[in-house]
Amino acid sequence: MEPLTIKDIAKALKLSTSTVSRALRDSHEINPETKRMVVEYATKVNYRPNPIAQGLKENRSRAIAVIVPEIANSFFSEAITGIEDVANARGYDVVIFQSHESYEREVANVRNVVARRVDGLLISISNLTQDVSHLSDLHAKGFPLVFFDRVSDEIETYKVVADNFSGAFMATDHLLQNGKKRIAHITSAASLYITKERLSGYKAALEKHKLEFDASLVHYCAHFDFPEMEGIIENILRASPMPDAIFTASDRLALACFEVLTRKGIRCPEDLALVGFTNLKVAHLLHPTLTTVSQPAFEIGQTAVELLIDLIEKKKRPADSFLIKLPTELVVRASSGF
Amino acid sequence: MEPLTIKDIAKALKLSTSTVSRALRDSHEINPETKRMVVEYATKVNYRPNPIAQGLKENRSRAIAVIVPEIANSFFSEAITGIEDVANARGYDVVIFQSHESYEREVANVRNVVARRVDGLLISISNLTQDVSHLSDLHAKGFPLVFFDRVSDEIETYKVVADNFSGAFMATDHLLQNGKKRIAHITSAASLYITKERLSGYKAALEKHKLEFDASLVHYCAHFDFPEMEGIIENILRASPMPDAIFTASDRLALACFEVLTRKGIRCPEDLALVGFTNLKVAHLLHPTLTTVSQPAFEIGQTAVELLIDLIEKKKRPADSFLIKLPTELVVRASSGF
DNA sequence: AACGTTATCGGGAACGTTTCCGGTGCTACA
DNA sequence: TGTAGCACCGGAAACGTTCCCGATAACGTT
Repeated sequence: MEPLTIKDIAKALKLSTSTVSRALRDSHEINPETKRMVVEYATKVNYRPNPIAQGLKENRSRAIAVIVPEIANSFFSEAITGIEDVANARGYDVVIFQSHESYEREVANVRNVVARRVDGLLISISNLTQDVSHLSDLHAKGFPLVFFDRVSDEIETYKVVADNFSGAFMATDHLLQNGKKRIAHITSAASLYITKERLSGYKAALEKHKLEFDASLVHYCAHFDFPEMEGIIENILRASPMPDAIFTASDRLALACFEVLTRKGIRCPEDLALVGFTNLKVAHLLHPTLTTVSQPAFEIGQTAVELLIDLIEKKKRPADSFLIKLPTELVVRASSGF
Repeated sequence: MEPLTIKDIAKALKLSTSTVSRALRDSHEINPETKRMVVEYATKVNYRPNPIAQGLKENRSRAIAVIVPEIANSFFSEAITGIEDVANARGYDVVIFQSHESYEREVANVRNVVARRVDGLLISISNLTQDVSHLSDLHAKGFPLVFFDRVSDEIETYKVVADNFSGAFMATDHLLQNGKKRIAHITSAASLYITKERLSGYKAALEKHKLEFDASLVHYCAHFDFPEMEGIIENILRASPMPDAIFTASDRLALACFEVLTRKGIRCPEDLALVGFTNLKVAHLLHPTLTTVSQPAFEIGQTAVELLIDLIEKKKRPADSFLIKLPTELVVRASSGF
């Protein structure tokens, strides 16, 4: 019952290993009768080819790696579900790594990934990653690489993101149409592409309503922790004139924001309206229920991995553009005030 | 710059591959001088052994598999973080599969796992899994196997769980001490070990308060969807006398419960108090904030994978007991009424 | 002087698979 | 009748590593 090999089949059927191998791979130069016999016997004894030996021979592992900042973040876990779905369907395993928003861990992960000889890498870079040379090296060597969500604009490969610009535009526009006059924007690391995109959307909405952009209303938050957010909120409260709304650029920021506000006894949306950028499953159970921009996390994962596997298997795409944007949607609830 | 092998090093240094291999593995039968030279050269050219070749030779993959119902469930994603942490530290990769609460997918996953020749399996079985023969077969063959959270009591191997009994006891006791008289219990599949344990804790608390157990107050909920939960809640509301509290046996159940209650306009905790069983990160942001039993998800993952790797590496433990219980904690908030 | 020991290294097989190359027969065609 | 072509199959090398076995030299022991 132990490791059953092609050799055992050959012995049992009095054939050579080459014939068995070819029969199993449905080669044309094998007698249909022999082929039938081999396949029949193989299924009978429940033969499974050893993927390690195949990997050694074909110089591939049939596994792809995914590096995300945090798996416990529902956006990423949903994206991973999408990734796993199509990867498994196409015969690949998914190996997951977390950078925990640390540049050093991300670099270590990438090193690990190449040492493991995975066939490709799907990555959403960490908040603190400025230098992407660990990735551009890989890409330069022709290693299959696809970004999703947290992409880098320095590397010319496929990137799958939500339509951050229009999401941010809708969110800001929504607040302005509800009569808000002064909107603060709390966002993540300035170096990230998505941060820039969301900022542009925010600015565009201001412009539409003929409001001037005030840079002092934009706060960058890298670590997501309570003290940092508390400082930012206090800063916002002290601003003059005081903002009447906040647009946060991520789910975790919205939650942190919520926490500080409730702890400080600031009423939302009466004192300060709030719109997030997330697809949090519990957004409708929060108090107040959270108005937010939903991202198609599952589809982002699916699309990214499709592209990656096409890259691995050299099924070249027309590649008119490396940037794929998936639509976002504004979900209006209570926190934005209506 | 491409695949650099031990052979290249041997050629460059005019040595045999065996010598290089031994030098790199720090064998005693290699001249310290030669050893130094080899190691120096290897680090210079950034040599990384091919894990696939090693795996073929040693008949192992240095990877472990994890099968969970749903990665987007925060309990599991946190447990996986714990798993990944120590697995990577001990030189193993983690390959993740989801059963999506489907028995068929779980069986398919297990098949995939053995075909992939991973070194061990960590599993939290699906809600709908009754027959565990796909796992007992593995275990009978000596395949390293460890359960966590959703364990099976039919297989004699390590199982790592939270202390479900005392968690359920604390939750129920808390409600009773707050003056509740009639507590419904919504729980998951009756076949699960954790379900039984939590039910026992619930019963024990009733007993402590000299209340009789009423089987009609226990509802099993397998699919977690809205219609099913709606039916259960309506059933509870019709019961006579009507219950004044609900104790749910999982995080997802508590959320579904919350949703139905708010949609029906039933006030919580005034009309119906609620205690969950979860470690949801947003529990304190819900409305009302959720009283719950917290489980050490991260530590459960860590402990389970430690045991698994010990099993793989034959570091036998005293094994006084196969069941490891980690402490749970009652977190009192608003939903239980105070 | 003959032999055992030790330190150091190389040759080559093996892991399970794929694939190149070659070798049978057999048919068909000139 | 010779040979080209085809259908079918086996031998063996190769992927990168580990490890058993053996080889050599130097040295100490009797």
